[in-house]
Amino acid sequence: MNANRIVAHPSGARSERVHAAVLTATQELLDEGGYPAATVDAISQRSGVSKATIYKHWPSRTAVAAKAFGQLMAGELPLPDTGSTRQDLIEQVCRVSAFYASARGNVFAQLLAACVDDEAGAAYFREYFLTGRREAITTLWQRALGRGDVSAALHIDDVIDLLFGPLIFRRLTGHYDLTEPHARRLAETALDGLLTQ
Amino acid sequence: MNANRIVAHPSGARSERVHAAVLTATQELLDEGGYPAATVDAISQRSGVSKATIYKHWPSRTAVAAKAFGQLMAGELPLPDTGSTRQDLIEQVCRVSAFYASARGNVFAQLLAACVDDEAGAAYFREYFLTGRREAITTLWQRALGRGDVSAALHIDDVIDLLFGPLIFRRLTGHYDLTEPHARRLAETALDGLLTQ
Amino acid sequence: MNANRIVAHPSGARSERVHAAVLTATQELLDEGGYPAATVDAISQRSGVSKATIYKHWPSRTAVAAKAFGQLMAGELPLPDTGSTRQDLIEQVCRVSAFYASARGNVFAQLLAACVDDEAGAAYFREYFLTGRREAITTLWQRALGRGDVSAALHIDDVIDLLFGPLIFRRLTGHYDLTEPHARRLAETALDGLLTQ
Amino acid sequence: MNANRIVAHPSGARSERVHAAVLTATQELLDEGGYPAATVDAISQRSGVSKATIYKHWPSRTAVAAKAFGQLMAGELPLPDTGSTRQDLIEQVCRVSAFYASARGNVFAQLLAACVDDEAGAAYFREYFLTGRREAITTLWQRALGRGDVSAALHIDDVIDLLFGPLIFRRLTGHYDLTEPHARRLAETALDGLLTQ
DNA sequence: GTATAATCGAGACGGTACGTCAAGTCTTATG
DNA sequence: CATAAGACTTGACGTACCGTCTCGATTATAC
Repeated sequence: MNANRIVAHPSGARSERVHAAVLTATQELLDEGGYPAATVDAISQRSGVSKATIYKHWPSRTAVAAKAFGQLMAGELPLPDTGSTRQDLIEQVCRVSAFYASARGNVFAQLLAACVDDEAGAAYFREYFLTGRREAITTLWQRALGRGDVSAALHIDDVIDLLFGPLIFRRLTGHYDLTEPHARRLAETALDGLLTQ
Repeated sequence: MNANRIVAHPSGARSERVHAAVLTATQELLDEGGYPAATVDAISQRSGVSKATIYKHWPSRTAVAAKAFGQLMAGELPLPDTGSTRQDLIEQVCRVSAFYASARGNVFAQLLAACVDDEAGAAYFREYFLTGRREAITTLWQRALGRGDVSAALHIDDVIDLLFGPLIFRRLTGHYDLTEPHARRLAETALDGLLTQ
Repeated sequence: MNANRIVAHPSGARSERVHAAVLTATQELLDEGGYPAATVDAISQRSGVSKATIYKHWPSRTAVAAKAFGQLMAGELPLPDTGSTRQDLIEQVCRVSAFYASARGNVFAQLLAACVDDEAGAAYFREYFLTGRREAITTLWQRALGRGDVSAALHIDDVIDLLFGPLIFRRLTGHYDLTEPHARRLAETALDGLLTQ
Repeated sequence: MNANRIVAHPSGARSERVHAAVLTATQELLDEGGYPAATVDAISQRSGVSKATIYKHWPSRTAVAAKAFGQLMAGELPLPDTGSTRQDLIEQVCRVSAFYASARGNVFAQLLAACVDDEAGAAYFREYFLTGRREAITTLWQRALGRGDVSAALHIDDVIDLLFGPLIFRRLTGHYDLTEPHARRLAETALDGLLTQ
């Protein structure tokens, strides 16, 4: 989604070297000191790529960080497959909760925050991180649909946001701990609904 | 919640004048240009209160803005009372969704973002805005409990986060529009649960 | 000189306690951290005398520090009396040079600097420190006159400034070390004159 | 002297524009309102050079002002050349005395004061102003040596400090007026020596 | 003894400048 | 022509200290 908003950038062999160097450097910085450490100067210095070049490839610092973070997280958070839709979903909520509570979860929150006033960066974040996560859950959901565990009338966007939106809310406001029992109970409540049937 | 974390501030008549002037100025700036416009220098200039004094009363710019915003929003978003728990909750989700889509909703998002790297500010945000919102929903929920519409086994924190967390998620990532039909459908999904009974 | 420029201050027993407390505190602070440490806030806190009261007794921070310093130095730098005018003067120049090179000499320089933009403070500095020093040298000079070692045609102000002005110059600009041999040679040159007779 | 203590600054065409603009603006401000008027913000605004850039080129406000002042004074205070060593020296002392009594002499005093707590600035002041003055006098002295008017045994540093240190002392403490007759008498006293031969 | 005026402690406050930081743009020279 | 190097502008940050101010408490002295 919104891939078209992402700026075209120079192509060719040199570009690829530049891309790789910048992203690697950014990933290291994000892991070492979070988003605040990944200043454009620091990225430039560590990667050996000049600031001007960085800004030729990405529209903003946030965009660089978002892409680097997306790459960093690719492959992390694999989907559970217990055979039970209920268990799979609960397990995934717990995993994501644990992720938000981790150091990288903190970077995630910082990135989300940075995107609030940087729509270009936000597009990168969606493109290189969020979309991937949503697709993973969609896969899981389709499995559930195949089994008839869930209603085809539900919208996947609602499902995803109901399951994971609360965790993000908690991560950002800090009003509730991101512990496993809390995550589990939350998932169960989401699955069962709030109203007495 | 966390009220004790918030630093005591000087009291007395002079302090109250300072407080009022700063908060009013901040509210105006937030309404005019959002959080980015509410710089400490701008607040100082408009309120006639010196920067140093502002920093004596609040730990950070975010804290000032959080309190000003909380005051600004007090009384807004009144609770619906249709007689039906289901309708009340759906209606409230729609109202909050509309709020997030508004200019002040944007300020809310900016504030949330600013709190990510400012724990002191976050404490203010919880104290002067978030807690109030949660209490309002709690009231609504207690009414539902009285009617037997909902199970006493549910935790109010889960309820609140399930209903409103998704909206915040959508506001922050921009992956889904905050329109009334979307909000309504989301609320209904939350109320009914994700799994086929 | 210029004593008349010095502001009148409250009198009585309470005032004396205030005076003593402030000056003692200031002296301690000057000795501990030099003029920069003797901020009015620090003096107020250590002395237990409120800032407003301090400003009722002295026109400026510099004035307080100047008087405190003068008191601190009273009795220091006693006059030599070797029986030889030449030796006495040389010795005194050496002593003053050593003083300028010391920690308190540094405070002296800071005070001199502070007086540049504070005429009220400068008046105090003259009154409570400089005048005393000049009078001491004058005494020495009168002894020399009595012995016929020096010409009555010379002006004591010229004598004093010729002997000690160069040291201050060196202290302030740092272009020449304030060591004993340098001081001695300087004094000898001053005594003998620059031109071949 | 001490040139090596002064930080290297960026070079190239852009740097030179920056240097020139900053120094010119500072000179104007010094002439208009003395050292207190030459705040870094004011220099930045008038020169069109940003504060950050100024701090990349100079270690402190004092350093900027010192260099600007040195440039401002270059060429001022030309050496007298009457043919008589005695007259030349007396004349020069009178000129310097008049300078100290002037508006720019006041700036000189302020600069000297500012250097007391800013060694980096002091290095600039020596480098760009004081050294030049000393060299001028040295030239005059060498002429005198060539004529045999003065003893080769004297040290030029002593000579300079004896002649001009007293003036600075008087300028700073204000205990004696910087008038022409006073300056003349002082110079004569220095030339002839304090002791009866 | 008490009234009343001078004096004081406490510390909030406005003001001014400081020196720092990082984002993003621009220039120059190199390969 | 894409890059490296890094100078540069911009705008805000949080801090420091001055000297003034307000208020209520504490004296000292006059009655």
